[in-house]
Amino acid sequence: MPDVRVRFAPSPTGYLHVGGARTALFNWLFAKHHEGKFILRIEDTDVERSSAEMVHGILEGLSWLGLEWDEGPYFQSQRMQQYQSAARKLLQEQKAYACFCSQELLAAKREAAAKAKLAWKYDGTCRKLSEAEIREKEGQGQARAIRFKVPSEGKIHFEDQVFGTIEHDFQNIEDFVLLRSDGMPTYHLGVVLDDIDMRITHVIRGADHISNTPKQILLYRALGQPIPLFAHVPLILGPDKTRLSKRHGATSVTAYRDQGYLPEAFRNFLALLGWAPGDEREKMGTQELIQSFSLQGINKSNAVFNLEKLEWLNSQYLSSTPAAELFPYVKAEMEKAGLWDAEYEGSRKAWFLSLIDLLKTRARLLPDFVTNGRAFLSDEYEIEAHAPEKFLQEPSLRLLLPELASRLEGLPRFDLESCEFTLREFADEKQVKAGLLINAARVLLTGKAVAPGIFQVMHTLGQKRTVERLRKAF
RNA sequence: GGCGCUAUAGUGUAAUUGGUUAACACGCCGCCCUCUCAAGGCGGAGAGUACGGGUUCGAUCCCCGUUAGCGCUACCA
Repeated sequence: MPDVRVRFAPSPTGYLHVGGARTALFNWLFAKHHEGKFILRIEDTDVERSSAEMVHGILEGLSWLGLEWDEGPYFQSQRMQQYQSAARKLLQEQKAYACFCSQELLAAKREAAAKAKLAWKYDGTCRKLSEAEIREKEGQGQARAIRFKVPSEGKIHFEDQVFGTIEHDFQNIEDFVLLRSDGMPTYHLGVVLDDIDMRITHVIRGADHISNTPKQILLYRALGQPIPLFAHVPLILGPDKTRLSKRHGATSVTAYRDQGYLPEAFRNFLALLGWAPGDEREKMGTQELIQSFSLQGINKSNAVFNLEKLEWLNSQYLSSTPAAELFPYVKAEMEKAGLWDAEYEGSRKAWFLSLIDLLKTRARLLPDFVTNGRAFLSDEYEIEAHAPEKFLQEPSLRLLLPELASRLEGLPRFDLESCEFTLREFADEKQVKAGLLINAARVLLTGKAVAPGIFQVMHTLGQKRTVERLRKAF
């Protein structure tokens, strides 16, 4: 498939949401797979609702996901001439006509039809206007939109790469507006012209555009241009199977970044929503995703966003990513929590990396490094609510622990082996279970009932802190 | 209301051109490991493929209908 060119064309009327991100990802994967180009275009023809801030947010979201674009961003608002001249041409060729119906009138007609439970489509009032009538209205300076002339009879069908053959009757397609009375193009004119000019070969977009496609194909034909291939991807729904929205919590991709998801994990998760490689792989890296991606692997039914699986995937990435790669993320978290010290990327960097390795298999989200790592970085940590009653009940601990502390203090080398040997030997001597001491030590050393293996904790914490905390316990 | 699309365990996905005990993952339960938890390993419950008809020797897969969900039905995109 030579010269594949695809695009992601969000409108900046909102942030980059999960659905948009997934569409962008599929386009990006498709482009990479075919060594084609991924183009970014901002559809900002709705001046009322578009904003520069949203544009910024969208770019930020894409960058976070690592979806770099090869061309753009192009802005529709900067291509007004093209749209207007195309509309003029269509008008001259009688493929479109001027419509003087006011929006109020149209709205009233639509409402009346709805009330009478009748199907409504534009009734073609202005399609029947004579030359003279048009000139008269124009002379009066009446505002006019330009509508496309949809054939009154017949059918249109196209081969969707995901959904197969889609058929529509012209009877159900109204004479849609191409150019608004303020001279701005509508979505249909905009996309088609842009996709033509940008030589887009495959239009990969949300399934909510399926019903729009026939109109656009009609436009391609009227313009005498080749028609790209269409691939519509199923929508992503919330847990209640309604369209994903603010009601379902975070829907902007940057919100997931802020909650502590890794971009690789999020991207992997997104790829699996509505697509599968055809075999049973789930955790897939970028290259693997690119290699395996194909339009054939996209399925037709809507997908439900499963937060638990996202979290699981994130934990998988967290535990398998080398500490050095996790470092910048963890650093940012520690800074936010006020636990950062410049030494951690200087003289104590190796130690800090080992701490990351210690914590990462138990982390599900980035902030877990803070909650589980605090006791290693500071003496200001809380003792978890029910931890003492669970593991510090045994009265003999009061004597045992300080004595153990002294033994550990005397160790010439404070490593995993010597800590373990010392504690177990001590337990034998005192005829108590090692577990008793271990669990009690865990609460004292980390403030938690749940933490990594105790000897690793001791080793990472260091001799001084370990001894102090065991001693200071009671 | 009209038109379009979809329908496999709670969720995400598999199931060569119709022939499988309908598979895998998340989640849930249990066991192992073990100093707790996570990870890991092992096992279990959970769908007879929305429902009803056809076609066929045989349908998750093809056709029709019903139902449900979603989408479109704007001078939004």
